Amino acid sequence: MIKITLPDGSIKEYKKESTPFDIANSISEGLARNVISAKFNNEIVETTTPLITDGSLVLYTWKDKEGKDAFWHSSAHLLAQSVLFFYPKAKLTIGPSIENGFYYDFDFGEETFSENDFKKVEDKMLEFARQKFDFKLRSIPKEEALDYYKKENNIYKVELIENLEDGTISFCDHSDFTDLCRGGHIPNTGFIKAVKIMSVAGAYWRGDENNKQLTRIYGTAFPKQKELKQYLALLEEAKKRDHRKLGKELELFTFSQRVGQGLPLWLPKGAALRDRLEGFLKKAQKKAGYEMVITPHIGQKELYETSGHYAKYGEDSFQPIHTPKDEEEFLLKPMNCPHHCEIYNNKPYSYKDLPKRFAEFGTVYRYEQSGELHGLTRVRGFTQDDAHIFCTPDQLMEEFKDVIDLVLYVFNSLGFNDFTAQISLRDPDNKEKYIGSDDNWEKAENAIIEASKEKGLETTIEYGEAAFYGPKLDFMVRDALGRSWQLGTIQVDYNLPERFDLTFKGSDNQLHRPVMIHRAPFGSMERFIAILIEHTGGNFPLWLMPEQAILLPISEKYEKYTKKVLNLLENYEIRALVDNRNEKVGRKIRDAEVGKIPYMLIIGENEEKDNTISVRKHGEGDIGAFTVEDFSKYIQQEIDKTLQQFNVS
RNA sequence: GCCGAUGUAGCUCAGCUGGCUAGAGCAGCUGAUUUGUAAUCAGCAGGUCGUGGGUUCGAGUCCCUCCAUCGGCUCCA
Repeated sequence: MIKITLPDGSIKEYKKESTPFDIANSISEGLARNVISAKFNNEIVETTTPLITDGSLVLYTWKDKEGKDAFWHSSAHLLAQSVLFFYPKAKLTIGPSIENGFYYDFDFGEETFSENDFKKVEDKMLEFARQKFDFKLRSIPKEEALDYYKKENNIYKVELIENLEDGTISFCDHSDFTDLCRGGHIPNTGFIKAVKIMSVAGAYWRGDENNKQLTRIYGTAFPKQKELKQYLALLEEAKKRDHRKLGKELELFTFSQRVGQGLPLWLPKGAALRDRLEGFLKKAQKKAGYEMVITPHIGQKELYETSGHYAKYGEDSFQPIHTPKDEEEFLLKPMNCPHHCEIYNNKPYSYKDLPKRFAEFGTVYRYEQSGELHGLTRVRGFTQDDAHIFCTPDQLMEEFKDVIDLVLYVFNSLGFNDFTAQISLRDPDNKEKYIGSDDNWEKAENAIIEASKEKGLETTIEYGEAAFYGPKLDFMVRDALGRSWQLGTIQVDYNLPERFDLTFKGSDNQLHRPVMIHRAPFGSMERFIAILIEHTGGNFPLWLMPEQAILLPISEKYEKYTKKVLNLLENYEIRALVDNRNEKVGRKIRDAEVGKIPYMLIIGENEEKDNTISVRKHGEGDIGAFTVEDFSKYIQQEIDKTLQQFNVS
């Protein structure tokens, strides 16, 4: 007999070689029907794995993340089986579960796989699924596994197996299909009732662009047809919030082929919104002791050679600008830091002067690869809400924590509660990618880890995500479709101060090296606004709205009174416009609703008589008659609800 | 940059296997209507079918080049 501990703490005895399925069955028939994966002593096992020792067991169903992983990973096997049915020469590589489904990477050789081929593979998957093939795991010696794939001429699997230790090689079989696999499957293919191939894309073997590009097929699967439908409907809804679509509809920004790809053109409404965001941050930064600076859009090539940016990115940047003077070369500014270093160098500082905090909404230009461009989230010209803090090593912690406060204030004010604070460190196996001494890196990395901890930030650590000059604390936020983007960033840098020979005079009358913090709470105006659009669906906080209210006179007769109201609103600093068109009020309301204008102010005979306005709130309807003064108070209250003041501790 | 897909009017889209002067709705303009909480009616105008080349008696439709966009990969100072 073996003793099994269940998640509720209860311990039960079972016959040796009982499977997780048997144990589920002993608990309830319903559970046995639904159990699709299990974890034994913290390792994922099959529901059919015989348990031979005491241990703790967790059973998973579709409702659990682990259950979904097993479900989608098994679906990847099913996909591979179906692809092989049509493309017997395709070579299998890897096929993991991902956030909302799974993918499988194939080497199709000479053949191509495109959207036209989705349907037949989906149908075949369902056909196989219905036959309820059991997933069976078996372990084999490494040699045997290598032989098998060498015979198949599958260099990918051979490479994978060569990196595995003998004794850990297992295969998973179902039907006549077999695949190298460490396990974690549902009991049989019959659980899969709905499948959908989402897309096909190129993907480099092992994520290295020097390797061969494989064909990655993305899919998803569900235990019920209805759930697939719901998922697809959800995706459709999310697409309606796409900032590229809303940006066009709300006339916030546009692109022009003639201007150039990745170079956004801000339309009046978008510019107004962006200006307001800038003002919001400037106000907070002023309180936090920042000073605004302004630097040019170009700088001599030598400037970036000094910073090390040229050596790292020069080849892949907009190329140097030449002048009538021979050998004179300027670069379009790809970042603001070197300029700010030179601002620091303008005069000598005493330790008493520090920290210095130089802020600039600095527009920079980076030649991003064409395939990388994406709406406003990845562009070639963008404006960073940049600042560089130059401080003594002793001040670093306090300064860093203050910046965290500022970033959190910005995020909270705009309703970004769902973010990941990611500590981006060096790739420990690839240190030559970075500049500066190990000692400096260690200090910088520890400072970030320590400050985040003291602030109680919940963080994740990513190796290899640091900037080449220093580690970062990045604030990651998802877009409508769940893609993760870096917005706010705070970076500790011991290296640029050295390269630019920045100094301050200490109390010991000696020159010392300041530490530099790079930081941008928004990240870039472009990307931040893109994500803001997707999060709000275009219904921005009232204080940001390009237009807060629209006056809808019922007919021309009320033109005079409308003008009077508009003047009053202007006095109260409410941004309003008038819909003067010769249309019925129903039409004007519809257009204003579609245009996402927060308040519609209807003006007719009654309002003129009572000296009021009838207020209709976007998405809610009529909220009654107000005097303009009361309405302005109402608006102010709305704004105060979402916009707190920034207070320096 | 790489893999796959897409590109028709300001916007959203139709145009089947190549065959009359390329269509619709919305937006725009003109006129009528003077209107009370999500689309008043009528008329008019608007397109080098992304670009350049090719195949063909004939190309929006087939082939190639380039450009741009979309989904990924790689990259992201």
